[in-house]
Amino acid sequence: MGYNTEQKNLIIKCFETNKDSQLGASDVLSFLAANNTKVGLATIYRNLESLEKEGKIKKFIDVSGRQGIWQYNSGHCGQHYHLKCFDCGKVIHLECEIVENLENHIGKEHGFAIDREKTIFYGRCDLCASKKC
Amino acid sequence: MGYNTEQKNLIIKCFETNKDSQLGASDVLSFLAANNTKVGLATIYRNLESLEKEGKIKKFIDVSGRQGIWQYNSGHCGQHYHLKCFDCGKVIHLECEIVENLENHIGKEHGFAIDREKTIFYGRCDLCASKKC
DNA sequence: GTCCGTGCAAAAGTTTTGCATTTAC
DNA sequence: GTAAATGCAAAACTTTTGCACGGAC
Repeated sequence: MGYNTEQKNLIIKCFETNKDSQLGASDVLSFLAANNTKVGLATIYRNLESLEKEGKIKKFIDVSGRQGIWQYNSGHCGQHYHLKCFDCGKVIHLECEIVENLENHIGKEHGFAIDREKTIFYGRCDLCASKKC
Repeated sequence: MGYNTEQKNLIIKCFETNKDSQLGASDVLSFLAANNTKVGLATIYRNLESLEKEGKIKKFIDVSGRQGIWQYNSGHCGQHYHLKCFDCGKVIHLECEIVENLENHIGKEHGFAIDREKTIFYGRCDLCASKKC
């Protein structure tokens, strides 16, 4: 588990405070700066990696493909899917039995085992959709 | 649609010849080099962008999250989902009515409009799953 | 005191941009 | 002839790495 350093704790707190957001390394830096603290970017990346290994946070693939994003792992997020809104960035946790059917069907009929952890549904939430019109 | 340049045609041909592969910009460069042709990387990126807008190719996100990859668009890909295998990189085109149910349900019950074009299911195909065990 | 973690700067890799030149029409 | 596309080099961005220093235990 490694040492218990101040920097590591600051980064963990950052994710705990933003449980519903997906943060890139630079987002963590900004959050820390807003709280008048600073951790080097290299250290942030090194901690993101070890926190992911410890299971405290989870890495996603951002739609832009240009940066990694991580999110606090509430422990049951492996059991459902995430819906991410293009416009506001909000992440909806989809806890619904319909996904079981989907996975079973795709597993049996299409020969593919979906990884819930890594799959994100992209789209637009009702709130943002109504704003647009 | 822009001008009809030799460079653009070379790039299109590259994707037509590799219909089932996902190519990064540097892969395109290599392919062209193997055919004794050369197009500048900047031009490749500019063409990838315009070809994507024209709908000739489709952009994916590499599993590593570190580079963009594009694939020849067979023309109906906007209508279904893509399942991408972590191990071999293969993309399965999911043409199945189950997705209609899924979208309707998530739209009505969870207030979220999924964008099929941008959503990729990550996981493992049966072939790779069997290799692992 | 010994390791591990950190910070800084440099490097690496992908993608974008500025600008002069060439090409398509 | 005009507007757009290209090539090159430089810049931008994210992420990784090397190395000396400082902190955890």
